[in-house]
Amino acid sequence: MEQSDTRESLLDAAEELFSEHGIQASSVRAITQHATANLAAVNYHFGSKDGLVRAVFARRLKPMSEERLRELDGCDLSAPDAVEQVLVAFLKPVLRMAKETPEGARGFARLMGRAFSEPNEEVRQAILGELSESIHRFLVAFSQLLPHLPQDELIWRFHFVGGAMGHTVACGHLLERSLEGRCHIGDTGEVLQRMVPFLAAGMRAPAGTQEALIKETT
Amino acid sequence: MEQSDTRESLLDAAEELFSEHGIQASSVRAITQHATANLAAVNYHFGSKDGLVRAVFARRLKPMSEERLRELDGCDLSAPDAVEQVLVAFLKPVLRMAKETPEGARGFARLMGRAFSEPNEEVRQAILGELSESIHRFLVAFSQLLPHLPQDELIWRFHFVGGAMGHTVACGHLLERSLEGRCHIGDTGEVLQRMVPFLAAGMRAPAGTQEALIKETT
DNA sequence: GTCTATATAGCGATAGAC
DNA sequence: GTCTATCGCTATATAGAC
Repeated sequence: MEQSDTRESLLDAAEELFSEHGIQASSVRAITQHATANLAAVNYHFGSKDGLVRAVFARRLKPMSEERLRELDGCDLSAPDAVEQVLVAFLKPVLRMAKETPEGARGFARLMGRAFSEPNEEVRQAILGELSESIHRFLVAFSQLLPHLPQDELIWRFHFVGGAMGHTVACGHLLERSLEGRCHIGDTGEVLQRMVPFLAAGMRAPAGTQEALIKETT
Repeated sequence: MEQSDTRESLLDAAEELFSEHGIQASSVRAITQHATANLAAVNYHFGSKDGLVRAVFARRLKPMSEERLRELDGCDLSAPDAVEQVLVAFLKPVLRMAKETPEGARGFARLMGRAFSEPNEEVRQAILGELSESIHRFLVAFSQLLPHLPQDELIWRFHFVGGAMGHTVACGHLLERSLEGRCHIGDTGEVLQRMVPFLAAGMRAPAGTQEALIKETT
């Protein structure tokens, strides 16, 4: 029933090289070589390098979104720590992926953190399309938990959550350097322990109007 | 006293193309053409494409760090809103740059947001070196304001601040799309109004140990 | 489905005239 | 300091044998 061993090897090799050197910098030659496949295999299986890029993202994004929604369905939205629960539901699947992907924390998740800005427009749209449903579901959940917040404020805040998450997962090496090894980005529990209290407090903060502080913006 | 008009044109053109298409994807040919300079000019003025890349970052990073430290020195660390003040000192110079850079919010600041992961190791080190002093000064300020937080917790939180900032500045287009135009990433005051209450609440949050919530991490 | 060989194009960098 | 011309290399993609 297996379609092709080579196909999966190519996806694995591409994922690893993309996450390490970026998409542009990873040549089809390097990918096929790393997968011990023939140079022509990429074009045979994916049509083009762009097709391979799309396939690399598609393979991981759908299961990740499904896991997120499953976690979200398991949250008790009436609990006092519902905000924390929903944050964990959003973060855990990404952090788990950062751990499990072939080369660990520097794998697919790290690639994801960059994906919104790096690749070409076409690929970016494919990624956003795959994510939009689960993002919407989480926004609905947060708006139930924080009904006093205007919808726009909620969108900003969820955007900050995504930024902190993406940066952590994409630039964990910065953190490991700053902490001189006293952290492990692959340790889902530890990362959640750090992120969730910070982000939950941010989500719960009263919407701000400190005109005095910010008035001078020139 | 001006050294070379071409030199500045090349920096401007490179900055714009790098931020729009990425460093790797911007060829020396495209850069010189966009600057209406000769193909050989990059090698003459900067030695190599890598030299140009370093020069693009160096030109903006030093003034930005200096402005940050100036703003920090202007903060009243004994005020009740000292955390907010320090956050503004950290964020405002970047947001201002996002506004002023040639092509607006999609300019140098957007490039910065990606710079920690995208380019080659050498360039990354140059950027970090330019930033490390001001980062350290801000960590010291925060540790004075939040003496109850362990140093490691502080580093994690400051990392989240950087992530939210980088994502906002690098992926503002996501936000503008989500908000259907009801925001302007170039409006420093508006962005600070959204970011500072969220991040200040996160910085002030008690360090978390919700073992119950996060225990299951497989 | 996998291979070799190659077409076609673009790249960074440099030599040398002006 | 700016130009043209070009070297040497690598890229993606494909044609056609097996």
